Amino acid sequence: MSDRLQEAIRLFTDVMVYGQNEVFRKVENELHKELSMEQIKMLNWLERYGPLTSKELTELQGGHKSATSSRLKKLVDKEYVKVVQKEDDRRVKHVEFTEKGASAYKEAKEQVNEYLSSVLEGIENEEIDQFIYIFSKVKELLKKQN
Amino acid sequence: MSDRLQEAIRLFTDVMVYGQNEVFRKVENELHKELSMEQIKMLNWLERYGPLTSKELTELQGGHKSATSSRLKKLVDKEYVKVVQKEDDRRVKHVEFTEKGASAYKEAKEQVNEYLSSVLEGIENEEIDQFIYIFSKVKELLKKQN
DNA sequence: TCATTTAGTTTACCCCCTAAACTTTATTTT
DNA sequence: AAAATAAAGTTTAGGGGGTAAACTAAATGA
Repeated sequence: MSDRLQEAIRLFTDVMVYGQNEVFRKVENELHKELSMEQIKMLNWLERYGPLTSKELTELQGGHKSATSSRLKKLVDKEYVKVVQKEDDRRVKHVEFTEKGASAYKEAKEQVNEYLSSVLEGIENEEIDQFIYIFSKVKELLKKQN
Repeated sequence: MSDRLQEAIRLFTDVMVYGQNEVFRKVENELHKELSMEQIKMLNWLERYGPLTSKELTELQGGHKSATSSRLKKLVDKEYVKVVQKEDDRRVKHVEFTEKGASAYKEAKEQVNEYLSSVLEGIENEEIDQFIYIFSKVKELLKKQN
């Protein structure tokens, strides 16, 4: 394997590690303490495609259905979402935002965006197109793994 | 804020999320079940700079010292590392690999590398330099957050 | 009506984390 | 020399995450 691919792997790993340390930790400890990162991700799917069932949330977010169930329970307990049974199939439950949840999520999203803006503003104007191109490519490669 | 910076933020978030879902989950569930991702990271620091004290490991890996303590205890229990008290300051303990740990870590590292190779091989030869440049830049921006 | 399947929950067990409080040891101050 | 303070690391309490198997309730199919 080429040395440059090796270098690319090391950089990818470093960005993932630093990104997780800096961004996830910053979000969970300082910017927004009401919601964990995984909860924010779940609410993001809900905002984009909601209302959604447990099964759909599991498929979108990944992981085991019991993780989805447990996470949902916490969001219900926090009154950020509500669960409504489907009328013609009472096994199926749709999850939707409460007003409190929509508000909390909006605030969290804004805080994450602000923070990431301050980080990525270090990208020079002429580098942004390169950034967008390379990150789009990496995203597709990661999505292709399934 | 420019639309392109917004797009960059969205892509960065997506890569972080997909990367964590695909890579971390793949590593922890399929490639290597003996070590969690955080344990692998800790052993990586140990390999690069070891032997190290608890305090030094906390500084390198980030997080609270109690997280380091707990993680170390698990690695000790698995006989992957051993802890030796400093002779002239018995509060201080140095952590080093056992043979078993060095072997397990080497295997985990190889598996992670192989997997990431298969993902990033989708990067075209002429894109690698761009990738390296952009990811180096992002890494420095993230490191600068402290 | 009974067997099978599906959607979601619970249980057991693993991992992660922070912060405060604690123990042991070293250093500094009195 | 003794007391106070500081440092290194551990423990405790409480929060989060996860998987997989087993379970419950409901729907579907034979």
